[in-house]
Amino acid sequence: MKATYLHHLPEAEAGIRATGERVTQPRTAVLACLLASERAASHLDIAHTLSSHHAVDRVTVYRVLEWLVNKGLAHRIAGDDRVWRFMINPQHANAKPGPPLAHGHHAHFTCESCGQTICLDKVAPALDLKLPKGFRTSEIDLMVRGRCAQCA
Amino acid sequence: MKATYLHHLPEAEAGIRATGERVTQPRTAVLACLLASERAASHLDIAHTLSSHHAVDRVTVYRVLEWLVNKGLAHRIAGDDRVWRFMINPQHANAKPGPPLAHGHHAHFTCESCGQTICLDKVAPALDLKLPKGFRTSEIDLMVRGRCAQCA
DNA sequence: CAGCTAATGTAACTGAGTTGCATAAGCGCT
DNA sequence: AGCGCTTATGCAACTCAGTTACATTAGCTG
Repeated sequence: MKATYLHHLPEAEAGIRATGERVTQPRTAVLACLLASERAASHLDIAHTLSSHHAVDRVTVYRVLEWLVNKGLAHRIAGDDRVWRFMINPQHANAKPGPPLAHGHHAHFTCESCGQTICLDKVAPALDLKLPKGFRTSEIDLMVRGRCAQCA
Repeated sequence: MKATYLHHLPEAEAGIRATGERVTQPRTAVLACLLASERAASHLDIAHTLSSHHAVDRVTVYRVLEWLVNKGLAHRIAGDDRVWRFMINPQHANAKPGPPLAHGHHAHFTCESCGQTICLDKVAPALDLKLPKGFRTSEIDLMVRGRCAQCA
């Protein structure tokens, strides 16, 4: 989450441009920020990271994040502290156009000690869900709580 | 969520008494409310349900809910709307003393249309999680989003 | 570079959940 | 039953993430 997000500005700009919508400073900066982050970043994390190099209003950060989620460039995760955290969607990194989230299968890990949240893309859980009659699934979120390597 | 929670007052009282802590009106009423509810209930749902028969302060409802979670009588679920929802733990219904949540495996379903959240206890997902080295799991939450029978 | 549209900045607001403190209710003991 | 200690409750004021309204500014198109 250091200022290394600056390196990702060109990639971020390309990502925004690919949506066909306006390429603005805040959008580029926020997306670069997400690209630079290994872990799920809260609004505050992002606002703080940006503060040194980009003067972006907090409301704009909220709006940009929502926009990124709507465009399928990022997704958000509900934390235990009632704070949204955000991550880039992997397909964006590869710059593949494909459908944003055809059949969402997120898996995340949150450390109960330090609070960091990471993505577990590898997991393809073989779920045999038995929903009540008439219920239909559109998305599955898996949240694993525990302790990360540093905090173990 | 109607006033039928009154029928569960005796059972609720027994449940509270079993903890060895003080049996109070608010605790009994809130627990009865959870016992009566098929689906996950928010603080607001509970406060509203109680309002007709018990004058319980909203702060007390918050505190009682937290207390019930700590005592292992209930658990809480993070919704997409930043609101906590609560459900009785099944082992309480059976009045078995056993460990509150030895190895938590919650599975919930939320309807994207009407917002109701229910429990999917039946699901025993065969997960082969591959966490990064040194990471340890303590609890797994599965959240399924989709449409319920009424909203399908 | 002119003009339209959409995004940004600012400030004020919402609503869930929390905290501090005085009062009231449980419970054990006699 | 009633006394007294402990703990929970009620109340008011607060915090903090996220939202809304509206005036201003910046992207894009021609």
